[in-house]
Amino acid sequence: MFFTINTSDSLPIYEQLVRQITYAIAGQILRPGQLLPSVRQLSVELAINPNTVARAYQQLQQEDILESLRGRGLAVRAGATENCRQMRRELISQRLHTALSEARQSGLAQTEIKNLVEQHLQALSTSTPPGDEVDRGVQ
Amino acid sequence: MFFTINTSDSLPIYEQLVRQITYAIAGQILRPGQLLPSVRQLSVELAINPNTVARAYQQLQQEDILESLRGRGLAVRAGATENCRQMRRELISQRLHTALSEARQSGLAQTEIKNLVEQHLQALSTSTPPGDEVDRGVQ
Amino acid sequence: MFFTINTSDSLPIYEQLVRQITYAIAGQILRPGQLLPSVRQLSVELAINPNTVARAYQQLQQEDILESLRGRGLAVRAGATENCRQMRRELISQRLHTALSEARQSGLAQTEIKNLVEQHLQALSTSTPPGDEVDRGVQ
Amino acid sequence: MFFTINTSDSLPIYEQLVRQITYAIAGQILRPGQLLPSVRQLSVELAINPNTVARAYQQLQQEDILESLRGRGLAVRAGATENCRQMRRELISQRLHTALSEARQSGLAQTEIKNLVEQHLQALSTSTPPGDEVDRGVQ
DNA sequence: GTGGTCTAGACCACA
DNA sequence: GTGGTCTAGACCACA
Repeated sequence: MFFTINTSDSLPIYEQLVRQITYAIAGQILRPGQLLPSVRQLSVELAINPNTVARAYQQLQQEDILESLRGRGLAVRAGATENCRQMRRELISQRLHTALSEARQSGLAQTEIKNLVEQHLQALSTSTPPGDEVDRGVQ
Repeated sequence: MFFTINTSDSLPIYEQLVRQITYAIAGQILRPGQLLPSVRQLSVELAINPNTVARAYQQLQQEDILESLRGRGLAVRAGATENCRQMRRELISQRLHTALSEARQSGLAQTEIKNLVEQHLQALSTSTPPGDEVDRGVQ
Repeated sequence: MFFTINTSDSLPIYEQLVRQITYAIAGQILRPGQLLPSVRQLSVELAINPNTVARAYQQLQQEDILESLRGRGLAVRAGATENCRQMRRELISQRLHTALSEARQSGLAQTEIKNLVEQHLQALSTSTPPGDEVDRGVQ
Repeated sequence: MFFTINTSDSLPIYEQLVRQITYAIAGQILRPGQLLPSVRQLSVELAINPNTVARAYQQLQQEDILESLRGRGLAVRAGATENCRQMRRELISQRLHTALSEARQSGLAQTEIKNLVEQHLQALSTSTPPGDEVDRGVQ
């Protein structure tokens, strides 16, 4: 599958997985009804412990994103696409808010902040295509 | 003092302190030579563990931002202002990078991202003045 | 046949089948000597795995409810009706005990518990006729 | 503390803990602001693995019942009492619904059902006081 | 001291 | 084959 784990990210592995799956559903790379890779399979692929995958899957179940088909595996739930889109929007928005608020609170000049944003947006639209690995660390 | 701790922020408290002190020096609210409040005093003021304050101070010493004046306490070092400005720029830039990269990697449409940024920048320039409490959580 | 499987019920599917067959025999909807649908047929009808049907049948054989008629299939045993009535009484009783015990143990006021019971008994006697789908989940 | 684990219960241990803590908060045996026993301590007391306790605590955090006080432990959240009361009512109600629905669906005569309920309610009000161990098994 | 994450591995129920 | 639970134990950040 198309997930990438970044061990040096401060986000726990299971959280990284949760997010990436959420984004995949939001972007209809994973669609309702579709089965996810099995816990064992994905753990081998990503070279992480099965429990860690299971924890991510478990959290997505609690959020009504995935449902368990007994004996068969875990599937994307019916209403999940819209759910995930909303979650995606919130997660992104929250991060932006955090970053921009701190920028402001730091006393950095407005023009400086705008420059930085422009600069990063530039880099964004020209450089790596979506899906490529990026540094998502927060520390 | 003028620091505000947000316990529900996912950033560790000592890290919040480190940042706020850095920003205060960058913004010349704290100037070279100026003494910081004692560990004890600040811990009481902020209602946090003295160890936590000590840890923040320690880190700032290691970064050559603060220096120990024997028997008198900790003071802002001579060259600190410029140092802190640079650190501030880097910290802010890093957060923006993180937020914008994840936005892109999530598959959210470019226009959507720009809208969100505009929206938050708007809110920034019109609303609360710097120094007010803001949500700085990353999780 | 007249069995209904609820995939989102926490009771295993084979157990749902065992119960429903037991109840059907207790209620003389299935009578001694009568043949049950073949594993294959029932699994198709209910859209479940043949192994699951087989497991239910197997359990009922072990409990002397069903017997194998060589080459013809599985039939309700001679004394089964009475057996099933007793099992039914026990199963129901056990559930009630579980539910009421937990209600008590939870610290919910006795009056509250009685109210809830009355409420549900009310709904029972006025609403849907037996055999309609109901939520039988325990979790 | 006052929690009891029943290993032969079909409910997973961590779920038993979640429920008992919920009930304790609903009954104001645990009050907002109060610290829970530490993961390690409770795991020793109940002779279960720390991870199992942690899992229960974690779930209660996700449900906004508990909050983490960094470095100090987990405390009952402000609004938790009302939350837990509602959850308690729902859990109990759901079980009763399940039990009574199945009773009806089984074809058992209404009078029989009422007798059973009366019988169990009797036993309830005369026998063990609340808090005593009871069999909560569902299988 | 506190909780949080992760690994390794066993065992079980279910289909 | 599938996921779910539990144990044992290591390691880390935080206060």
